[in-house]
Amino acid sequence: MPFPPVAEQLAVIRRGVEKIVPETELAAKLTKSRETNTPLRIKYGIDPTGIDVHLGHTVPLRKIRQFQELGHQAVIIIGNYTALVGDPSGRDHARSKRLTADEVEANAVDYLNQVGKVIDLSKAEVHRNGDWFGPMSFAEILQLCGKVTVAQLLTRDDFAKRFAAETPIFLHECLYPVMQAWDSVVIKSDIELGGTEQLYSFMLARDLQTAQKLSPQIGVMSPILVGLDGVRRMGKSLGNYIGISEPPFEMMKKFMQVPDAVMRMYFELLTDLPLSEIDALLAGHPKTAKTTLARAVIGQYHSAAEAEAAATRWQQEVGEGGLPTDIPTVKLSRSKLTDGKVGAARLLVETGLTPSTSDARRAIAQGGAYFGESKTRIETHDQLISVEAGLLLFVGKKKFCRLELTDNSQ
RNA sequence: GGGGGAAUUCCAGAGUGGCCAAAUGGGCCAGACUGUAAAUCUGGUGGCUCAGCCUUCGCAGGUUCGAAUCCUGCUUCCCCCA
Repeated sequence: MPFPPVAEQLAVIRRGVEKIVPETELAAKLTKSRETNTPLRIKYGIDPTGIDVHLGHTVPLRKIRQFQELGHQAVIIIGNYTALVGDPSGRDHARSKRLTADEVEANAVDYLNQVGKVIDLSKAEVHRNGDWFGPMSFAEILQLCGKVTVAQLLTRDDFAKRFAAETPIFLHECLYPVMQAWDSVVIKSDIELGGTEQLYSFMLARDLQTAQKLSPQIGVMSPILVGLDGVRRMGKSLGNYIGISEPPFEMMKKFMQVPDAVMRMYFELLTDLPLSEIDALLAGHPKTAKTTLARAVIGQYHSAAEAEAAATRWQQEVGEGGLPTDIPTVKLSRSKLTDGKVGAARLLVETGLTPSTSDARRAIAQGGAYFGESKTRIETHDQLISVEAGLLLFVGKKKFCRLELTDNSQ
């Protein structure tokens, strides 16, 4: 199985990558791999802490797939033991609940299911780092700890910051980067993928590998994908993500909300469109570029036809202000009506479109509530609405429902 | 072990006896404008039978005509010294 020329491989690898350290060694590794016809071992590790895989996660995953397509060996590490520590890099430091072994395993399976949409799992090695950390004796752990100094640990950015800020750093947290680095030794990685925040661990892995007389790995670091707000990293807790398991239309709506400024990043990191084509798109009307982006990405997780349908539907329902196609039905008892009518504010509450009467009044007062096929604006909170089966109600742009009348008194 | 500080409405953060449903900023919601992008402008952001009323300022009591504000106890968090 011949590998593509090194220059060609480098072009693929470099796309959308923020940093390669050390950059100079990469070509050498690729050359040697090609000469000896040996695939490089591409490591990627994750903690199975219950992940809804979103586009942010797909950035390094897509890079793995690219390596796979170049003929290299993907090695996925499920950090079932590192998960016991919890990533010290901050975001999740308050994670209080300890996952049980069963939960971790269930998460791992679920996770693999999801990443299978991006990488070719049939050609990837999957390891759990508990396989080698579990059987370690305390003596062996001490030996491992003897390879890293505290000063070394303190060069890690988040430890340094926490130390300076005098916030607690627990001893077991110090082991996190050490464990991650040791994974690289065990699986003999040539390249490790991850975000830029992984720099420290990647470098530590190089030290440990060198100490074990192994060829040190190269870190290929992706930039952090920003979320829908265009500022903060894409993440579940921030609610600014697009999940890869979401239905096409949901993804479409989210894509169209993305600020223009992040389109280039999304194109580069999330699609395979040639850079020249991306430039051309971005030079044109932003809306065209955005729909193209959305279709390209959605098509990776759903069929091209579904992506196309989602785009068309978006244009009709949102772009042109048409009626939504899937309007949820809400049951309303006739007993709530008087002479077939009911006050507007009451109606909005009964249908669950607004959580409280006060909220309903606000929505109406601000002109954000409408009813009927033609979206007639509701003028006052005590306006009586004639209710018939199938009546449409809207609050703002995102909340709407169709009424169904029932006879029971509930 | 000793000492000190803090807990306010989604978040941050004002407020130290009545003018407080509680400043300001962020977020979010609605409207205008648009490409449902950004920017901008306007209004809103506890509940209700809504020009009024009711329930909120860690928890439980107390003082007072009146408490987010004062007192007592409790809980939680943080810091400093050792």
